This record gives sequence, C-alpha cells and structure tokens, in this order.
Amino acid sequence: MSNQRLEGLKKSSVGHCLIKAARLYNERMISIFRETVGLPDLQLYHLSLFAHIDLKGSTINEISKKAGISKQAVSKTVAELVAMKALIQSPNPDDARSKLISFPTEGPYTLEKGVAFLKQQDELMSSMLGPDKLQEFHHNLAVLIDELDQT
Amino acid sequence: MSNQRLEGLKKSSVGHCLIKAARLYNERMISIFRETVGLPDLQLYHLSLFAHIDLKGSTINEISKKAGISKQAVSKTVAELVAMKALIQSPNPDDARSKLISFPTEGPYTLEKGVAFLKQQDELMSSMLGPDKLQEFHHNLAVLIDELDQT
DNA sequence: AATTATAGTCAACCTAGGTTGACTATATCT
DNA sequence: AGATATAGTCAACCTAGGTTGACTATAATT
Repeated sequence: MSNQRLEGLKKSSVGHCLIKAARLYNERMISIFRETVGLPDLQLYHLSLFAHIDLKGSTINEISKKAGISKQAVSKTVAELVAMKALIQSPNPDDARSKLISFPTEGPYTLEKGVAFLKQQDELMSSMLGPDKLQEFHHNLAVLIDELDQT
Repeated sequence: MSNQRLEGLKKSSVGHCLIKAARLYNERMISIFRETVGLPDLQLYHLSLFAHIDLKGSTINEISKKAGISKQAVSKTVAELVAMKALIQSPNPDDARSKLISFPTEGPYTLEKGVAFLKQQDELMSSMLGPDKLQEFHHNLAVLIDELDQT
C-alpha cells in the first residue's frame, strides 16, 4: 500500500474522494458484469434501471415514473436487457395492455447471482477495511444519503 | 431522521450506497455552483477537468493527456470555462505555441473560493456524521480508492 | 355503445460529450 | 535554411441517452 498516495487523498476533500471511490466501484462492477458474468454489451445506464424494478415485477410505466425518465426511453432500454436475457418479460394477468418486467429466476443472469456479485464486492471491500470498519462505513454512507436526499 | 429509510439503505449493498451518495453529492455541488456561485452554465464535465489542471498552470495538451481525452475536446471545454471566467488563459513564456490554463487569482471564481466551497460541504457532512466519524470515513474512502485503483 | 384514459411502441429529432482530419503557427533537429 | 514535430483550433461527424408526437391495443367511465 502506497502511504504517499493515501496521504494525498486525505488532503483532498471528502467529497472528491466520495466521487472518485464511486467511479472506481462503478468501473469495476461494469467490467465484472461484462467479462465475468458474460454480458459484454451491458452499460451503466442498464444497471441503473435495475434499482427501479420490483422483485414481483414492474411495468414499463412504473419503472418510468420511478426512474424519472420517459416511458419511451425505458421501453427501449428494457427491450435491450430482455434481448440479452438480463430481464424477462411476461404478460400482466391484471391488465392486457401492460407487460410485467422482472428478474430471471433461471438462466445465466438470475437476480440471486447479481446479488451474489454485489455481496462479493462488499466482501472485497470488507477485506480492504476490515469487517467492523466496513459496517461503520456503510452506516455513515446511509446517514449521508438520508441527509443529502432531503432538500 | 427517518429510521425506516436508514434501515432500508443498510440492507442494500455498500456499493449501491457508495454510488448513491456520490450522485447526491455531485448534484448538490453542481446546484451550488450554478445557483450560489453564479455559474448557471456549469456542467459536471467542466468540474471533472479541474482535477487535471495544475496550480501553476497547465497547457491544453497536458490536460488532454492527464484526462485521457482528445486535445480538441479539451480545447472546446476550456474555451467554455474561460468564457465564463472560471479559468484564465495566459501566454506560455516558454513556448509561444501553447497557452497556460490556470485558476483565476482574482474575480468571482478564484480557486480559493472553490476550495472554500468544498470545505463547506465537508463541514456539512461533518455535522451529519460528527467530526471524528467524518475523519474515519475520509480515511476509509482513501483506503478504498487506493486499493480499487490498482488493477 | 361510445367516449375517454392508459400501456406500450415506433419514428424523428435533440444535446452532450466526445471523435478524427485538415489546417496554422511556432519549435526543434539536422 | 529546410525538414519535421508539436500546440492549438476549426469543422464534420458519431454515439449514448435521452426527448416529443403519432399511433395501436386494451381498460375504464358515462
């Protein structure tokens, strides 16, 4: 570990570090999904839609509203993800106009595997900081998000 | 403070929190620079160039190499920033071909003021977590960056 | 039954943030 | 001095990630 670099980072602002750490994490996740998981065409904006899809399935419209972008844009992105089998599409029994978008429960890209990858990264970070420190780090992030979010 | 939301956040992965916190911080900084500092046309990618400009001044070429994008793109972005007086341009005494790009030392958008805004945000976060916690948080970010960066 | 509202798609368009190629002005090498 | 390399700009173009408008199919309202 380079103590020199570490000292430099600690002289810069917390915000700058936050942004840089997030960028590095993002790059790592994308490259893992592309290379290891086998989704070479996955983009960052694909992943960002996942957060707005309910475990029981969501419609295009619901995703659109949660994500705050037009349903046309969501429709296109979802179609790409369905094409690469990272999401599945089923008819909505309650409304024949809409489709239910959900995570695959079988095949190469199940939600379980995705969660496992996230956990694996958390464990990697845990090994970098130490388990108790990571827990505190997590807590502090949650507090910051909670406070920064109310404006 | 909503303990419910907090618990939800802590159930999700650390990485997810990291990304979300960084996004919120970014949004806040941009809106502060636009509204409070008085740079309504400032964009995120403008700010990201700042990190590659030396305090003593850098040429377009140097910035381009550090940032990893073409000198043409840098040239355009720098021109925008110079136009809004967020950067200044002076002739390079050592080489008449190149220009020195640097931070203003007077006027409304000096480096000192920029640094002061970053510090102000750090202090805001300090008030959210507590000063000692923030320091540890900062340290943990630095460690993560250091480790994530070596691939 | 007719009207009105909603879910989704297709197509045309827009903007940010780049790219490459051609050019000018100055430096450097021989 | 002449050839070559480098700093910067201008212009044309490209792609991602959106936008809005027009459309079809189904639901809900009256």
